Parts: sequence; structure tokens; C-alpha cells
Amino acid sequence: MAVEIEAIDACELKMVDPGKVAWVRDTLPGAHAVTELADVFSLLGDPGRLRLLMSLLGGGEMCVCDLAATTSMSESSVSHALRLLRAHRVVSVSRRGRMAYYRLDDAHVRMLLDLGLTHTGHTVAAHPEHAISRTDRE
Amino acid sequence: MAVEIEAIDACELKMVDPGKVAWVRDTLPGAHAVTELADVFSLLGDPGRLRLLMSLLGGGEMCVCDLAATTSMSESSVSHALRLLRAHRVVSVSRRGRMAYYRLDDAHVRMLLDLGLTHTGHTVAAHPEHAISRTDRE
DNA sequence: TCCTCATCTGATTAAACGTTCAGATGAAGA
DNA sequence: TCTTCATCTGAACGTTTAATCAGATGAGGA
Repeated sequence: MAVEIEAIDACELKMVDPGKVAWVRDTLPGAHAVTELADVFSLLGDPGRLRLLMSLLGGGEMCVCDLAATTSMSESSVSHALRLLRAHRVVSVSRRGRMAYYRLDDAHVRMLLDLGLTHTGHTVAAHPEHAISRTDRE
Repeated sequence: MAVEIEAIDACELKMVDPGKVAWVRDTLPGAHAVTELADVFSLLGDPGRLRLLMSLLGGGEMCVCDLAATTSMSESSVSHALRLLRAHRVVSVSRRGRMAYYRLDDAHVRMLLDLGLTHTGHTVAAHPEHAISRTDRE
């Protein structure tokens, strides 16, 4: 297959397998898609936000103060974190009175969380009847 | 780390649903497990590392210079990134001569990447102006 | 041996990030 | 109205992070 793709960066001509490089380069998603994906992973890459999201995964709909209590974060931190997650459409709010109830609102993120949890060996209950006591040593 | 979960944190008594809070708190993985998971997501949360890993996902085994060419990163950046990924057992190396060939070496990360890609697939489909051809090869 | 080349590493720097604090917003009750 | 309360917001601070550069390592060929 031909070597010339769109405007090779000009910096480096030293490739071991130019054909493969060209092909892999073509199969990679565009810069915007990669950035978007990285953003999602990055959102899940903070322990506080992760606890927040896992709480919502198990608890369904929760208000800010309960989330703060669940995750042992300050309410301000929780609010900041939820704002970020809200901006990326990962969670959604419904306000009733002065309370704000948040919920997980992204099926893909939900799957990523589930997959991630099986990775760590935990199967978190999405439904109370599946509750398992944790308490394994860490 | 708070050992007793029943003893409410003492700081805040203002919970809307203490029962739910206690239950969700119990179902959350331990601090160490959460940190570990967040670390994994965090590794996938950088566009450069993500391009690197997606290249390996499609290209199989690749050397540093080809990875640099594929991802448009400097070889030094690639090396630093691969070192991080290696430290977390996400990739593995096999050295032949002066070359170092890297490959994806974590089944869970592979699944996370796959899931993430279907996520961008949906996103791209929803926003055709950013559409890029991703060869459906798997 | 010496030289070249692919890769690795440490140090430096600048940007990005999360937390905290103090104050603002807006809804409910008196 | 005024007060209280849940939540939100902006700014400041300290930490973490990734990119760059210069030099080191180590294998192959002359």
C-alpha cells in the first residue's frame, strides 16, 4: 500500500513498517473523537468522581448532601465534581424544592463503570437484592 | 480510613436518606480498589496515551518509532508514556536487537478501549460533521 | 575498538487539576 | 418581609502532570 497519507508530519522518516503505520494511522479515530473519548476516561480517572458515579450506579437518584455523606467528600467538592459531570452529560439533575437530585445519565459510562468494577473484582449491585457485603481487606 | 461505617461521620447529620446512604456506602469498593480503578481510567484519559493504546489495539505489536509516527508524538513522549503504561502492566515489551516492540497486555483495558470506541462510534454517528472512517475490522 | 542508531531516563518548565474558602443564589417556612 | 437551608459559584492555593531537552544506555555494524 502506498506510503503517502495526508501530510506526513515531516519530522520523522524513520519507520520500520511504513505500511502498517499508514494503515493504523488511517484506522485511528479523528483527533476530535479521541479527545472526546479521553475526556470521558479522564472524568472516570478521579477517585472522588469515581466514588460519586459508583454511588449513583448503586443508589439510583441521590441528592448532593447524601452523595457527600456517601463519598466522604465536602459538599463543595461534590458540587464542583457534579458540575463537571453534568457539563459532559454524564449525570443529569432534577431539582425539587431546594434539593437537587442527580442520576447517572449515560449508558456508555454505566457500562464502563460496570466493566471497570469487574476489573477490580467487585460486582456492584445495581439492585438492592444483589447486595453483597464487601469488607474484603484492601 | 473510617473503620466503622455505622458510626455516621459525625460531621454532617443532614442526610435526606440515611438508610440509603449507609447501604450505598457499604456497597462501594474499598478506597484502595477505587484508587486502582481510577488509575486505570486515568491512564486512558490522556489523548496521547489513548492514541498509543488504540494503535496497539489495531496494530498488534509495534516498535517505538512506528508508534511515534502513528500517533504524531515525539519519540521521547512515546517512551515516557510507554514507561507509565508498562509500570501499570497495560503494555508489555519484547526487545529484539535495539528495537523495543510493545503490545497491549491487559484484557480488561482492551475491553475498556473497545467499549470506548463504540461510544465514539455512536457520537460520531450522531454528529456526521466530525465523521471519520473507522474501518470496521473487529 | 569506535561509531551509529533506537530507546530510555532525569531534570526542568508550564499548564491542568482538585480542594478549600467565602460568598452568592434561590426556595421554603415563620 | 426575614431567616434558614441546600446548593452553586469564583478565586486562590498547592499538587500533579505531560512535553521538551539534553544526555545516557546498550545493541549492531565497520
